Amino acid sequence: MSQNLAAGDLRIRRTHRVLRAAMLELIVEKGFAATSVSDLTARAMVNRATFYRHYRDKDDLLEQIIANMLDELTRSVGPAAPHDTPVVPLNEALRAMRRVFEHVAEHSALYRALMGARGSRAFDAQVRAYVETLLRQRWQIGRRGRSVTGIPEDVGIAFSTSAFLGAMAWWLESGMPYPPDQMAGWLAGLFVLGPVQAAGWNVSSPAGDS
Amino acid sequence: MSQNLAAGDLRIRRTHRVLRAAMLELIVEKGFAATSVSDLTARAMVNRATFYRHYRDKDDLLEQIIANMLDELTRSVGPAAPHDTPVVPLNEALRAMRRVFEHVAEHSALYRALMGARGSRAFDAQVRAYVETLLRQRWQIGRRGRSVTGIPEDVGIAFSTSAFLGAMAWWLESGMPYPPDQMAGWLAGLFVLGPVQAAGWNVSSPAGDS
DNA sequence: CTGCGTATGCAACACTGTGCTGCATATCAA
DNA sequence: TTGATATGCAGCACAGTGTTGCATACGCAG
Repeated sequence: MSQNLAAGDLRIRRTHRVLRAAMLELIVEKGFAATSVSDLTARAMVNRATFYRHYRDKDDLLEQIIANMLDELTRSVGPAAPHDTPVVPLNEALRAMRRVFEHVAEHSALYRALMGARGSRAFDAQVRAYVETLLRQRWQIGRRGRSVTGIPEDVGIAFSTSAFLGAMAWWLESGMPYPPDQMAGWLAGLFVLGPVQAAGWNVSSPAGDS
Repeated sequence: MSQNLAAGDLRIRRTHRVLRAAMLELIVEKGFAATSVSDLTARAMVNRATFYRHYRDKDDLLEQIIANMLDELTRSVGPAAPHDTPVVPLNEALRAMRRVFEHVAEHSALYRALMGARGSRAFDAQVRAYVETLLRQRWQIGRRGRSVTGIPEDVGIAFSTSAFLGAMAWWLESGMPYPPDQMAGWLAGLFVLGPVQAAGWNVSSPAGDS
């Protein structure tokens, strides 16, 4: 309540700043689940009561951190297809993926900590919702009509969202062994050709016999 | 230690049974994170000290439940390609996917609770590792050589594993609106054709210009 | 620069949950 | 039936949570 009305107060901004920094540090060091409010306030050199005057609990704090992160990412990626010709939205999609990978690379320590085994489920949900939004926008643009195979859009979206995030999580946990451009290009190939063809399988019976 | 030597004791088996049942109930009711050891022992009508004589903590108990679940699933799916001809492993892969969906449908309440927002990260990791194993076996069988696009196998595996699990999670949280056969068939289509072609996109420039 | 408003620090409180313990008892297996 | 042992019970110290009242320091508008 009160912190919304006087959000410009230097003391409040300072408290927010040190608490967020402490959260990021501790997530990297010991994981989100193992981090307590006492840890946070000790690291931030802030009284524990002060924490509760600003956040409901540690999940609340993390939620706000993530929201800020995704706002920044949104500004970096930009709108879906501002002035691209509608016949080749794949180039724009490729560019958007590259932006995402570059953004993640800039905050790799945090993303690795939050997406790994010691991360947070709330983080997963928020990032997933964001990526799903990106995909859904481009899905609508690129379609030419009904799906040939009759696959519902929701299934394709869920499939693609998780596929993208899964590849990104692997990339992070593997120490980002390839540049963002290459990862984005590979993912574009996987999306267009499908993992089976992209990997060079022997596709003799396309399994459409059900 | 001791529970391994005398695992046939009726008292031990009973304790294990009621604690597992309590865990499943409470996960469905209030989620894994919100479930305490005290909740578990109260629901199971077992002394709290008894719990610690069998399990390190609640994660330990969940881990064993999941391991049993995946053992059952492994028996249901069977080996990768026992007597299938190597040119058409896609049929076997389709069958394996159908088996997985059927198994999940049988334990849908548990899987929904564990894969949803209130689930457990340890569960995710174990299931992911299992699905990754299934995929890797079939990956090696179906390949005819180097990937055409140069995509590393790990990227394709991470992509496909998450894609599969993401579609399955959507299916569960949507109340399983389609039968397992259909989901497996659609997923096969997404894997072979790729989500872009499967959804009926306008593929004029295949984004291979990077 | 001066006061007003308020964010913070401090100390304390009740509460929940965690691991662990020793001992008596009930139950199982031989 | 008898020995082995799993369980129940009561209790312990400890960590963390969420909240409160009061004094103080700080930021901001005038």
